[in-house]
Amino acid sequence: MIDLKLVRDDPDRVRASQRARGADESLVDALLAADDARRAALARYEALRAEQNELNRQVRSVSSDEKQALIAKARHLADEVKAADAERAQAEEALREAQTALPNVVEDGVPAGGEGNSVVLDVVGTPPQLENPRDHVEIGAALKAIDIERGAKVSGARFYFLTGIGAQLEFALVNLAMAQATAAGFIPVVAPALVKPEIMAGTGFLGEHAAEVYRLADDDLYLVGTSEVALAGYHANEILETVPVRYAGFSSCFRREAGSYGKDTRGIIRVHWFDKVEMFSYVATEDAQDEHQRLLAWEREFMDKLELAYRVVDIAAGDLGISAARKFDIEAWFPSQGAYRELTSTSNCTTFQSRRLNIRTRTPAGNQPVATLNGTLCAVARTIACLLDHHQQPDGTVYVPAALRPYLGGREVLAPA
RNA sequence: GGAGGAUUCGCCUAGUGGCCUAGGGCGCACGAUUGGAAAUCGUGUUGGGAGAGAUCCCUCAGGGGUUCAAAUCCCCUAUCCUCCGCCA
Repeated sequence: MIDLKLVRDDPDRVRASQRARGADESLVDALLAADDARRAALARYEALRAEQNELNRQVRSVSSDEKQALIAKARHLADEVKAADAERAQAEEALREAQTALPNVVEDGVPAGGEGNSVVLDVVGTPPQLENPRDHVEIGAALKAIDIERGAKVSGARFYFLTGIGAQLEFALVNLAMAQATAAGFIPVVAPALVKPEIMAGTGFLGEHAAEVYRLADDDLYLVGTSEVALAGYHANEILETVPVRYAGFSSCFRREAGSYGKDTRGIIRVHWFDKVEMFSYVATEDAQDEHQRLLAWEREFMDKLELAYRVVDIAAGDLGISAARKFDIEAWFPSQGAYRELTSTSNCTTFQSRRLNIRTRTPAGNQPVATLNGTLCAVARTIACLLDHHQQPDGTVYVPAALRPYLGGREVLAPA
């Protein structure tokens, strides 16, 4: 939910943000009009209520003769109050709609425009030079690490089994990620993968991404696409005594991938289900941009541990989700594709989520909404795909990065049995 | 899934239609007392919104209803507890 005060104080900045996103500027004026209407309706209601409260106070203290006359008067006033209350409720609903129609205001410096306008901020490492590289599907099959055929047999397209060294790789990556996060002060969390509608809506995933989300209609629950959802909901309706608070959440993630037909159909790069370790921070608003840089730094640290060549991308405004004010992706090199592909993503959602979820912290200026930020530490399936692809050797084995070895029984290479 | 019970301020609790503009205790904050502290005493202490301010409105799990008037009566929902059933 957008900061109403910001829209009132600086509507031009919000209009500029809408322009950068390629979104509708007139929504800003619609919101201002809705807010004016709400304020007027609220003032009318409050005045009538004050009058009614005063009248009822009199009824209490007056003798029975006068009482009947007062009650008759109060009865009339009660009808007016009821009507004013209905108008107020309607105006508030209209405001809420106008307010949720607007996406977050983008941060200064975000490239304007769509997907093609994103800016590469940094390129790290040297992509390995390989002749006729195999992709992770071939390598995974040879290592008996990824079983895509049986995944399809059991669950359908875009499902997989991790077996043998593949399953061990998952636990190794999760443990490495959790160890790094814990050392950095994150509280490790295992989070539920099913959440209530209001939590899903509060994190902004029921707007434009609604088609991406699995819903259990019988139980009115949603399967999360990221543990960001549960970690944001964790402190819903709470006042945090101290910030920053940082969580590293592990959960399964589920995505319908509607509208991605034909994209990454091969392998486990784009799947309906995967496990992920996600960083999530609650910070003071003035600290949000710094925290965003810290999250990015921790993501880079993890990439470095995996000894991957990657680049950092500043995502253009039109490609941001509605909750994000800014987003940085890390794309790692996939030799078989000859391309960088997204492995992690970190977003600064400022107070967009915390307003809807009612998460605040104490400040000298009173209780204020906190900023929330999230960042992928390790999306397991895609990371395994990248590791196999990136670290394949000409002899058919796969090199194990040094940082991962302690979690794989000291193994330095993965070789077919 | 079935049957009961519960939900009031950070915590514990009082409260069966108007004296609740929610009382008390604990905790917390500030002050007095003290050489300093404990103890004691006093004051303050749910949260949100509007306003320069005095104030005003909303808030007794959430939503709806009855009434001139609801923490209190009625309906629905959520959560927790106990028992039964099922179960890793």
